Formats: sequence, C-alpha cells, structure tokens
Amino acid sequence: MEGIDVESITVKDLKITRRDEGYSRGREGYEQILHASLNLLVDEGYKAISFRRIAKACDMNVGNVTYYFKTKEDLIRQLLDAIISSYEDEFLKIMTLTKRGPERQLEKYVTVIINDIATRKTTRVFPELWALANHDAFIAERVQEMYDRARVTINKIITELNPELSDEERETVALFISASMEGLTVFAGYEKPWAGNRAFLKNIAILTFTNLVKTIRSKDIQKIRS
Amino acid sequence: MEGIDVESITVKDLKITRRDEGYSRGREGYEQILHASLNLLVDEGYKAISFRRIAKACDMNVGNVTYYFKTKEDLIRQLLDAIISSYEDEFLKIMTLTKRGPERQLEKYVTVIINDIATRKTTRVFPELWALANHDAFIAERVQEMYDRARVTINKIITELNPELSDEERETVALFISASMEGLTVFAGYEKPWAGNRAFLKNIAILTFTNLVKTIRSKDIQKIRS
Amino acid sequence: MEGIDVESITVKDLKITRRDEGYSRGREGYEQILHASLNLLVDEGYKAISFRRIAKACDMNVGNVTYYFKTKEDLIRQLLDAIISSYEDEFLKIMTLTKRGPERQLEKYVTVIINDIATRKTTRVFPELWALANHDAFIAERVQEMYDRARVTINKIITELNPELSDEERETVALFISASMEGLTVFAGYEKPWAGNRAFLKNIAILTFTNLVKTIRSKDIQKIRS
Amino acid sequence: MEGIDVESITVKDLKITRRDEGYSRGREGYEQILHASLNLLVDEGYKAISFRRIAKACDMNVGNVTYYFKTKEDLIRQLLDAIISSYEDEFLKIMTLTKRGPERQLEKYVTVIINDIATRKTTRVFPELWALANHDAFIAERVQEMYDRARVTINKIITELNPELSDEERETVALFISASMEGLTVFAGYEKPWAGNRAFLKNIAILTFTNLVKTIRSKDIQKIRS
DNA sequence: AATGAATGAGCGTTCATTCAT
DNA sequence: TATGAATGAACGCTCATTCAT
Repeated sequence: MEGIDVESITVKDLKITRRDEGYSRGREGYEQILHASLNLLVDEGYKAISFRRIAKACDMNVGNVTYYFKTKEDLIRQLLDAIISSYEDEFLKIMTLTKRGPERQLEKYVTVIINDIATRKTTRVFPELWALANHDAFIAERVQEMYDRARVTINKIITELNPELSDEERETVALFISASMEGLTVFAGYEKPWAGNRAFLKNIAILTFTNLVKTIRSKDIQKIRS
Repeated sequence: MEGIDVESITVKDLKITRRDEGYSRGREGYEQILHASLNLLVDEGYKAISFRRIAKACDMNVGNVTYYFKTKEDLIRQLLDAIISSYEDEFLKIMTLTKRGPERQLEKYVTVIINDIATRKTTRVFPELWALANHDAFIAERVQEMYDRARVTINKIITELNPELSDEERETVALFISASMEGLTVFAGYEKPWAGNRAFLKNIAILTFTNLVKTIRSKDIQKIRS
Repeated sequence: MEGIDVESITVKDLKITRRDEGYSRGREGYEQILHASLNLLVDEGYKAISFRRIAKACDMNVGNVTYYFKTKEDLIRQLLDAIISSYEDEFLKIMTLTKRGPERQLEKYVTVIINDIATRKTTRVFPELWALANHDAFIAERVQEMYDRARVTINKIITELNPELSDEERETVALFISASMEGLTVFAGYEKPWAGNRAFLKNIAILTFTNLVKTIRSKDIQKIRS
Repeated sequence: MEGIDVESITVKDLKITRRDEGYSRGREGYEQILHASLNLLVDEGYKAISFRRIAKACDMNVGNVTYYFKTKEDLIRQLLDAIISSYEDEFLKIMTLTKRGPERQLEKYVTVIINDIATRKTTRVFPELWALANHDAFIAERVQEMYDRARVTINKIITELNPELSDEERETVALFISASMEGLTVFAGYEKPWAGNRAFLKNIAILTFTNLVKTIRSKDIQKIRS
C-alpha cells in the first residue's frame, strides 16, 4: 500500500459507501467485486470489465455478480463513483494537513498531484474517466464534481496570494493550474516516456504557477486578441 | 470540411495514405470505412466501433469490411494512424505559415491548440487515444511520435527566447507547455463546462508560457527539494 | 440401444464420466449435447459438428452449448473420449465373458470386431478418428491408447498358442491382426459394398489368423528381404 | 519426386486429365490449384481446404480459383479424382513390370503397398478419403473403383495359386488381403507408432497371405457358424 | 485469365441479463 | 447469498460464391 507520509502521499483505492447494515458477508462480496473491477480497469482497460471476468476474478458465479449489481451500467457507475470518492477523500486529507502559508501550499499541491499521477492506478484510470465522461452524462458530472472540489484548495491559495482577481478570473486561473497538472498524466505518468523527468516538471510547475498566481492581473486575463 | 483559415483553424479529418492504384471503387470503400469508424469513435466512443456497426453505417456487408481490414486491430491502427497523421499535417501546415518572431509564434501555438481542442473531434478523440495508449504499445508509440513532432515547434521557440537552457531542460519545458495545453481538453473542450472561458484560458496560457520560457533558468529546473 | 447379447454384440454409444454432482438439469444438457454431436458426426461427418447445429438439435441456445463446453476443442475431445471409452468398455466386457480356450477366443475376437464394424456408428466414426488423429496429437494418443488396450486380449491369445515368440514379435503379430480387422471397416462396414460378404470374411479371418498365430516362427518375422 | 525403382516405389502425386487444348497458362493455374489443395489436405487435413487458402498458396485471387472450379464440391471431386487416378496409374505401372511367378508377385504387391503407406501423402490422404466416402456418394464410388482395379492384380495371383475357388470366393479373399494392407496405414503409416516395425509387418503379411491363398478351400469360406 | 469488390451465411466465442433453486 | 442453467444478441472472423472490369 501507499504510505500516508505527508510529503510523498499517493491518492488511491476505493471509497465504498453503502450497506453498513446487515450481513457483513454481503459487504464483502460487494467490495470484492468493485476491487476486481478496478483491477481489470487498471490492468487491461475499460473494455476488459465484464461480469464474467469479474466473477472469475472473485471466484464466484456470474449470476452472483448481477445480484450485487443489477446491470453493468450500475456496476460501472458505482465503481467510478467509488474511485472518484477515494480520490476526493485522499486529496482532502492530505491538503488539510498542510498549514504553512499559501506558497508552500501551492508547492504541496503540485507535489501531491505529481506523486499521484506517477501511480499506476491514476495513470490508467484517469484517461478512462475522461473518455467515458465524453459519452456518459452521469460520469461526466461526477468527474466534474471531483475536479470542482479539488480546485477549492487552489482557489483559496490564489485568494491569499492575489486577492484582487474577480471570482471568475480566480477560478479560471485555478482551472488552468489544475488542467496543466492533469495533462502531465499522459506524458509523465506511470511508465510514460517522461516519467524520469518528473522532478524537473515539478520544479517547473511550482515556479510557473507561483509566478502566475502572484503576478497575473485582471487585464491580462480579460485582454482581447484579434 | 474544416476551414484552413490561418487564425481559427481546426485540425481534423483523416490522412489516408494507401492505394492510389487500382479501382476507385476500392478506395471509396476504404475511406468510407475509416470515416464511419471515426464517426463512431467521436459520437459514441471506442467501444462503439464494431465491424457490424461500420458495415451498417457504410451500407455494406460485414464481410466487405473485413475485406478491407483483415482484423479489427488492423482497422483500429489504420484509423488512429490516419487520425494522428491528419493532426500532424494540419499542425505543421499552420505553424510553418507563421514567421513573426518567437513570442508571436508561442502566442500562435497556444491559439492553434485552444482552437483545436474546442472541436468536437479533438475533444472526443484524444481521451480515447490516451486511454488506448495505456494498453496498446503500438498506439502508445504512435501517439508519442505525434507529440514529439508537435514539440519541435515549441523547442525552436524556446531556443530563441532562452538559449542558455540545456537540451534536456528545454525539452522538459516544452513538454510542460504541451501537456498543459492537452490537459485543457478535458475541461474546456467541446461542450465542456469551461468551454465558455477559452478566451480567458488562452490569455492565461500565453502569459504564463511566455513568462516561463523567458525567465526560467537551469537552476530553477535542477533544484532539489526535500 | 444395442443389445449386450454375448455373441452378436455391438460396441456403441458414449461413456460419459463427469458430474454426478449438482443439478440433474445440467447433466441432461451435457449428455444431450454429446449425443447430438455424435449423431451429427455419424450422420454427416465431422465437418457438420458446429455449436449452432448442436444447439438446434438440442433445441437450446448457442450460448448454452458453450456454457457446457467452453471451446469447440473441448467439446470434440470430450466427445471422442466418450466414444472411445465406450468402445473400450464394451470390448472389455465382451471379451472377459469368454473363457473357452485361446482358439475359441480368437474366433470370438474376430466375431466381435466384424459385428462391430457392421454398425453404422463404427463405420462412420472410425474413419473420422483416423483422419483427425493425423492432425491432432491429443486424439492420436487417445486412439492409440484404445488400440493398445484392445490388443491386450490378442496378445494373451498369442502367448498361449505360440509361447516362443519374443514380446516384440508377438505384439507385431497382434497389431497385424488388429489392423487387418480395422481395414475391413472401409470395405465391409455399414452399407459398404462388401457388407454382404461379412460371413465369408469372418471365416477367412478366423482361419487366417489362427494359422498365423499357431505356425509363425521368429525367423519368419525377422527375415531380411533384399 | 519419388523414385520409380522397381522394388521401393512410392505411388503418389496427381493425375490430371483435362484441357490439353488451348492456352497452357490455364493449365498451369489449374494444376497449381490442385497441388495447393493436395498440400493443404496432406498438411492440415480436409477442413483446411478453402478457396481463400488455396488462393493464398497459389499467390492468386480468390475469384480466380473459382474461375477454374465453379464450386467447392467441384474442386474437391476433381482433386480426389486426380489423387485416385495417380494411385491407379502408379500401381498399375509397378505391378505390370513384375513378371516373376504368382508368389513373387504377391510378395511384390505387399511390398509396394507397405512402401506406399509409409509415405506422408498416403498416410494422410487415405483416412480422409475413407471419411469423405461415408458422406459423399461420388467419392465413395470413385474410391471403390480404385480398389476394384487394385484387386485385379491380387485376383490374378489367387487364380494362379488356387484355381478351384469360385469367383466370389476368390474376390472375397482378394478383398480380405487388400483390406488388411489398408488397415496397416493407420498403425504403421508415416510417423505412426508402428512405423519402425514395417519390415516385420511386411514379413508377416507376405507369409500370411501366401499361406492363405495357397491353402484356403471353398468349405473354409462357406462354413456356417452358430 | 485474372483481379478487386461485394454479398450473405455461418463459424466459435463472449456478452449482459434472467431466473429457478 | 450464491449457484447452475439458459437466453438472445452481438462480436471478430472465414467462408463459398458472384460479378463487373
């Protein structure tokens, strides 16, 4: 498992909410299925997820998988929801631990994200989320919600470092920072060609975003180009 | 089709190389299949691509699809290759037209990418490419090659604006810029929640990257953090 | 079914070993499929065996056939194994009932085989086995095993009638006898042109093999010809 | 090619009759197809024969194969006919060269057959013929015809060695001998487990059949058993 | 004589889903 | 909860066959 060491955390796993009631046997099966699905998603991609393969991985019967998840859409959504929830939780946990001034927090934010995209799970899962979000409104909304929450932290930092920006301007700057970091997944994620340059990229990101946040003015953002 | 207007270009379509020979009927079928596949990919995602659906879309028989593409892997690879080639071509065409000094070129680069991710095709296709590249070495390599080519332009601009960086440093900066732009696809692409803020994002990107490229020093990149 | 009358037996059917457990519905389906496959093999030859035709014959769905037999290879091997096993069983049962001295046993052996090749099933199945064995090592081995077992009886008879032969010589004589009988399948089997002469052929075989076994000497077998 | 040495001959190839007229180009394609089909039959069995695979093997187009053979049945029949014809020819050629008294001729016959079943082609082709003959009347008839012709030789030998048998008795004895030899294909053919014992089997066969032919009497054949 | 293109059926296989037990 | 059995559709793919060129 990944350590919860403050500096080199990774944001992972599944957050499963449901059925605290009753038989714990049931809960076991439920979680087993979601974890098997996650493994399939990470190891072989979305198309590898099927009731049959899940059943085989869980050493149970196909019919029993459909006992827990009536339809595949049901399964996929609960899986992605659990994945996203775990990211939300982990991210919140890590960021709230840090109370060292906005610049250090920005640094921390970049560090957390860089460490996270380095993991196999994040590198594999996020592109699938982005692809699925393009054709499934439910997932699109859930993904957006996740990013909305993640940006709350950046927004706070910007507010402290650059209070004169309007809400929209600030939020757009936050989005730009968040999107930049996400973009790195494809190039510097797990086993990606630029993985070896993550330290450099982290430095560039910290420098760039700090400068950006501290120096940008409304007129720069509002500027109209021909 | 998409315009080739210098400023607001969209990089699209398929670049199909093959078969100048033989019956034109054949070429028609071949292209028809690739375009139908692209439409399925864009409209419904990768999983929607099947020989049967393609055949239906082309109003031909399943067997005839396999006449042109022996296996599905064959089809997918030729499709993605054609997609990627068209991006390479369009990008090269647009960037080579611009001869106005490095800063204006950087501005131009950002503009081109922002315009491109705004298109339905790019917004839909790229996340699929990223997801597929995670589980298909052939596609991974082809995607990487495309980005390698795209960064040549950025590298030239950086060399002019900041000649003292080493090759690796410069290339890492170029990658950071490219990745940042790609990351925007998911948030500000076609029908995405931040699509309305693309003008702001463009301004932020231009400002940020110009500053980055002009001011960054080797020591900033090489810095070692605890 | 075929009678088990001691003299004019026919060696047939399928010997199915598996699944005493579980629902009897399952066992039914399993046997139903194997019998349908056997019928197709006998009626129309190996190439007629397909999941779809089996499903139709069993009045079930294609998917359900693959529920019982994961792959076609699986089905074919279990089918041929069941066929071969039934032959082994029947042959053993008949031959062990006979305790009347070696010459009468040899007579009995010839009779059993002649009766067997007269059946539709044997006439149709064995050439398929021989053909399949040429290109499938698994089947080749299983067929060989069956014949090995069948020759045990002949070997015993030869040992009694002609004790001075070496092991290898005796086994080769046994093989010659067995092969001769098998060869008759193609000419005097079910609906074959020489079917009407089976009584004559039986007499010839009995006479020939009895003479052979009683009179052959090592030097006859070892003889070197130019 | 196989030698035509008198003693160790092998009976092979295809006898192609048709189209002596016109373009020899056409004849080339025709023969090429039949030989490719034979190779497929020998190498991978009957089920491997398809227009597509033949076309690939001949480096020609599928459509062109159907130019020569309108239907697959057409092809199969002409192929098997050519195979059978070649056996008939070769057998006739070899046996007519031998003029050394009936016993030596019987020896020669056994030798020829034993040598022939040792070949890859015969071992692979004959079981396919037997299997196909069970479900195709045309092939059945052609195979029967081949064997009828082959037995002419044996019949002559028997007539000389044992003139008192009736026609039917003699023919049945001849059939028994022929069938015995054919049966050996499955056990002592090319790469078969008893291939190493072919010399022994030849001795046994010669001895057995010589005795049989010389000593058998009508009453032995006509005998009625309970 | 030969090719390229197309059809329509069938293949083995996998799938999501249902349901009685 | 869990299994075994079954359905019906779709999948990638190969096939024999046809036909205009």
